Amino acid sequence: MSKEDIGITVSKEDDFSEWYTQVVLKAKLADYAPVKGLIVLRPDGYSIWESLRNTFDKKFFKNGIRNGFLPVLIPESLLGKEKKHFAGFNPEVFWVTHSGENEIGDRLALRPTSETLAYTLYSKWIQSWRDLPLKINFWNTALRAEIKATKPFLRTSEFLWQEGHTVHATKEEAEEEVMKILEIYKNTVEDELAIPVVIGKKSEKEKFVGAVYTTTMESIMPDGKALQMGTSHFLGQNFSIPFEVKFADKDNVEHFAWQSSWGVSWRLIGAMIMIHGDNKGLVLPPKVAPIQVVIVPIYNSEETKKIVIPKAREIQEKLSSENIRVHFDDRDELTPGYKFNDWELKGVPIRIEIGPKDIEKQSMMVAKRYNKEKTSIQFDNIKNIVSILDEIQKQMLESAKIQSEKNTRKVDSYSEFKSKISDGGFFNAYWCGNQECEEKIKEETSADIRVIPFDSEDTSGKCMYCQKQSTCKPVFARGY
RNA sequence: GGGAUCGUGGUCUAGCUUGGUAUGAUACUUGCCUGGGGGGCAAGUGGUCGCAGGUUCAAAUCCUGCCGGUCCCA
Repeated sequence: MSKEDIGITVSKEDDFSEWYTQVVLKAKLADYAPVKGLIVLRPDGYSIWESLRNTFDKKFFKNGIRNGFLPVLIPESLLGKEKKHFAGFNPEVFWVTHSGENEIGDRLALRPTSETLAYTLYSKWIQSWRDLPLKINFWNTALRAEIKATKPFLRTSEFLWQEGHTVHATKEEAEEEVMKILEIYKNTVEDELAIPVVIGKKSEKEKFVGAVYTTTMESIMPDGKALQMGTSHFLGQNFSIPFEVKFADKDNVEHFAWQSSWGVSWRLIGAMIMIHGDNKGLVLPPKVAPIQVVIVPIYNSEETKKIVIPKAREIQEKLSSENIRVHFDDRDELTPGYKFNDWELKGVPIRIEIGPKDIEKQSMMVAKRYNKEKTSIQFDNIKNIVSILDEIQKQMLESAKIQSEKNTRKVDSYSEFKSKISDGGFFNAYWCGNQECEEKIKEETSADIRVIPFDSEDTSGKCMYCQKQSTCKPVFARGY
């Protein structure tokens, strides 16, 4: 193996797909499981998920949401209670048909999503207006048999996610919840993962099967394809009626409740890899990085080693006391050069080099992963590392925003759209609101309506497909 | 759903056409030298050739089925 064959061997620009897979595997985030479409998370990958989970949990809790646990098996009779919902999920359900040697009469689904199971329970738990609102979130996995080619984090037959299920006395309150959650999703993804998103509604065609409407956040990836980053659904009474989730109101009249459900998955990790990674490998935003700062000591003799190591340990202690997640790479058998490349592949936001030359000057070299800048910082100014990490986090979001804007275009005519769609990107274009046009566009260009941004109701234009008066201006794109 | 392609020590790979004890690099272990961008020398460990059948005196190699990966098209 030559030097060029170590690390990532293709460039992000030339072969995006291969680049992505290599980053996932070589940065040791995940590996393939022995079953088609399933992956295994390794600690560096799982840490990112844990970090996101902690952030979401804090925000959910503030919003009065608590966590629960649901089992993975759902009887077919339950899953089929809401007909559209069932029809939508049925093609990709894994079925458990046997327990040991015995065939199971009412076969069991490995949950593709838990609405039906949760609401069966909810109907038992809710009787009075005093029981509302009921807001529970579940951290678990969902299983959907993928026919399409799978890709770690982006499309797998089992994925980690959270699914929240809330029940409210009024329509207004449920809709408010849908929006609150979408807001939490948006600010978490932007603040933690440094990924800009566009929020809005899904079209009727693209909404969650069984929902009244679906709100979504969408991002554009560097290869020009759109990725759905999370959805928050207003379920209305579509589930509360078949599942009899009802309550006696203050006037002692029984009402069906109003519901919301919402989820984000480890897809967010995939998006983070694609958006920020480069030809050296992963680039982690500081807030979710399992290791934020790595210290690489440099020495060329036993004597210098004796000076360098204690100083490096001291720096480690100081950073640690500033609540920075710091790692001291004391592997003696590897050269500094090897370590630099290794930590760059893993995406650690800041690398500190400390060697004899630095100690003479009472300083250390600080290298930023995301822009490869190297600066010397005095030992006395070590607390600056905290603000440098903040700075990196902000700048990563800024540059992601610039990328995203570059990938967003306005088009006036369908011919213009057709000629540009293969370049990828988000396209803002007028639409009449008619599903036929939406389907034709999908058929002819394989692009669909990713999101209809809020406040994009717009009757000032003409549908790019049929030329009738527009109702809104959605974002069209080819998606993952 | 349709098509193409791949699977050989941890990783990458030669060998396969024309069947005969599996090649090289890297990684790993030990020792010495090294050390500011993927170090050097020496010795050593490590392989059910994806799985299961079949053909054959003999299969990594030929045949069939399955499993898994990747890409393209719908």
